[in-house]
Amino acid sequence: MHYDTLKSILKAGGASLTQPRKIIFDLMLNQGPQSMQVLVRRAKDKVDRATVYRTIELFERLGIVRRLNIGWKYKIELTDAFSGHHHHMYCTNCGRVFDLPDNPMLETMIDTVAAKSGFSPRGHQLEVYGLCANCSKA
Amino acid sequence: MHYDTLKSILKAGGASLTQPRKIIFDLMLNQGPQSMQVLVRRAKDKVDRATVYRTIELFERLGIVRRLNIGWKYKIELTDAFSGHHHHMYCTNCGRVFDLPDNPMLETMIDTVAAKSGFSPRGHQLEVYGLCANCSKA
DNA sequence: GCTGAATTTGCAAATTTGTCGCAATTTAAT
DNA sequence: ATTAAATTGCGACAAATTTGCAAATTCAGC
Repeated sequence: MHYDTLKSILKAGGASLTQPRKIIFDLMLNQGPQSMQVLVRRAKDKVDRATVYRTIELFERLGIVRRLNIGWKYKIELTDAFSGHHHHMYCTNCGRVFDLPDNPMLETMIDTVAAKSGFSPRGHQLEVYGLCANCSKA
Repeated sequence: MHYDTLKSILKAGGASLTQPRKIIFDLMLNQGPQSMQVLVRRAKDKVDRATVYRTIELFERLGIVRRLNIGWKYKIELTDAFSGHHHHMYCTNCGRVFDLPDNPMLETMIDTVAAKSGFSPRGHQLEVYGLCANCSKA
């Protein structure tokens, strides 16, 4: 079922697929980028606060989630392996987050520019901020 | 002297150039991106923790510094006005931060892609992570 | 399916991070 | 120099994150 990929990543990392980890993974699947605060609140009654933190740390180390900077505090979301590669546009007026339209050429160019000085890029994060279509009108 | 630009920005914002603000500005000039934790520690004995936070908040509001997501926690650095527009490459092995080589075409393309869906971009942040030239060899 | 070793969890306490009110000090403009 | 306004430092807080440890869960091998 839908924990197969998760399970194999955990096993490869020497960790096991536990009840709390399933719950947190599901919370990540069903919601977009979310803050720790929100994730902890959503997991409340099922998973202890400390376990949420420990799990996210583990998930990040194994490349299951990543943290990104949207607005002031960081948020967590599933990595490309689960949600597809994408970037974000953050509306500084209404606070909503949108996906940046796909553009393979842009992706390539980012890695190319980075490689110019001998760096070996393994990934990147891009956040555009400004006004969304709606807020631009007002 | 070298506080001229800083002073005029502060004055334009209705704030004054004080001793603590000079100290913090200098700490930003001499170091690259740094975490609040480190900045607070470096300013210790000269500037109170609360003042560091208040100052960074002011500096951010006036566009003197910005915060960015490198590694785990956010970091602070001087804005483009002081350090020129640039992005970062973060080496996940040694933890060092490098500037991404300038590339005007990349900058343009980012805004263009964002504008595609009606978004009005006003800025962006890009972070590439991977291995630096040095760590690639090992 | 059961069993033991190893991992993981929940709980409570500690630490860290960021904020706030207010009296004392510093700044800037006369 | 003088003074009003802005700013600082100093607790004291509130919120976020981490840690130690005993109890519970997972998993591999029977």
